[in-house]
Amino acid sequence: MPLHLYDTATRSIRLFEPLVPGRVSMYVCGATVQGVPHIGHTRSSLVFDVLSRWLKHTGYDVSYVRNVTDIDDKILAKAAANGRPWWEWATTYERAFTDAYDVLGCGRPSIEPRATGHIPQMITMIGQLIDKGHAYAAGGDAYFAVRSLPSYGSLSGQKIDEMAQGESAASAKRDPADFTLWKAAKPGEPQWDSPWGPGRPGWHIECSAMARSYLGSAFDIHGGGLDLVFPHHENEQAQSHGVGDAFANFWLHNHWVTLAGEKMSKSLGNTQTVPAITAHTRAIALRFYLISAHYRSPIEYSEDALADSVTAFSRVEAFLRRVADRVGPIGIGELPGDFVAAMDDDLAVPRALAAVHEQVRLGNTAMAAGDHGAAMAAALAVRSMLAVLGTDPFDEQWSGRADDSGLRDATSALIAALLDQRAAARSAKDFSTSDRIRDQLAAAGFVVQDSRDGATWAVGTN
RNA sequence: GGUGGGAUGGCCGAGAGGCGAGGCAACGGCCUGCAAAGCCGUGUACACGGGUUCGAAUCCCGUUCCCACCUCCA
Repeated sequence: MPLHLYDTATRSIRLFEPLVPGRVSMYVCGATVQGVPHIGHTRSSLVFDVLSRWLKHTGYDVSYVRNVTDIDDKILAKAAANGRPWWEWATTYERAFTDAYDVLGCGRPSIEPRATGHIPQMITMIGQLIDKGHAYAAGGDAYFAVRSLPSYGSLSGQKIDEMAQGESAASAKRDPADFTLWKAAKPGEPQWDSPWGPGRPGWHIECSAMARSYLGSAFDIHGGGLDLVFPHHENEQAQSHGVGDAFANFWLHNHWVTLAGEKMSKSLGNTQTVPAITAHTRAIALRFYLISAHYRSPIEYSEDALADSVTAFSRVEAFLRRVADRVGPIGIGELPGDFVAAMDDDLAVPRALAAVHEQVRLGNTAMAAGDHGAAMAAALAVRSMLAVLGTDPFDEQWSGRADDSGLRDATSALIAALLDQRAAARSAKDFSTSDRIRDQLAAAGFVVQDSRDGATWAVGTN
């Protein structure tokens, strides 16, 4: 069964067929760069990274756009509160996000456009909306007239008249539900010239304009966090449909990371930042944990759950290293059918991981039986599956810089020498010596594992 | 008030009418000089109350509780 994806707009799982055969265009809402990212922020990036990898594996050429919102009220407010220029504040945290994405192995998008680099495109689009009667300028601002578009609300299932009146009616809006396209300049804030006077763009127009700039009037997938469905995505769709663009064919939304049942967010103060966790947990294992739940389910973060996941990943990794040690280098090959079926079924990563564990079990059984051929076949399958998920421990992105490899080889040789001594002691039944060597290695953080093929070692779990 | 998503065994986490996903933990066994690792086995879980059905964790009705969005949010 070919790839099927859940589409928020139709609330159903649909067959995925790209607009242009062989090519997939995807726009994902990235971060508003105002602070250090927590693991919740990275979920979106992780989900769409896995999707992107799966699409590429399937044979598609993928154009992946993930924007950076580098100007908004909070960035301006925080920069001002800290006495820093807004552009410096934005750049600082854009780098923090980039670092977090890199650490977690998220492949870089085709392009990461910044809002401030696309003001002319936004102004053009606002002008078109005004010409078509979907928007109006008032008091130096420009607003989108939501009642001018009968389909407004269809993405999120909202009805204009049933919505709580959130935004203040103090502005020049004709209808309280109208949203801002252009904000008139305020003293001390950055501003750009426009036909409606100096000012800066509203949040929603950024994405419509940038998606159109890079992907055209129609594209395959628009992604983002569940909380963006309304108002952000509803408004994006309204703007783009308003100028006559077909816009997104599929809307995908990831759920979030929760803590004690509540959404992880800065305002609740219940965040776990990426740097804080990677200080004690390997990034590859953190990634394994964060992708292990289905993307449309929340992940209930806890240290215990993370630790369990680290243990589970270590078992998978240990199997691969054992095979690599005793049998030989493991390549990348065919994926098991149940893995493919799971991934094609709306990215059912939990089922895909069950396929990984199944192969690990078969491989371990084969190793125990001395069947190196079967063990290698399982290892090949496991490594291939992990590669698609971005958690292949042999991928050089996880194995460190090339200059470290000499050190690893040296360590390996030293331990091998100790294990030889231990083997000699054991065959002479000198168990006090063999146990002393094992204890010394354990004290240094290495676990000795005996088997029918001799002893191997592993770095203690983490 | 409107809209959407949930409640699964000790824990995490899939599934969505009929063989107990998978992982972690625990216990027993095999293997081992002893361990570790690995493998095998062990759980009668689906918020509550009704109903439909030969059969329901899955469908229907009702109830309770939780979360999210409707204001910035991945």
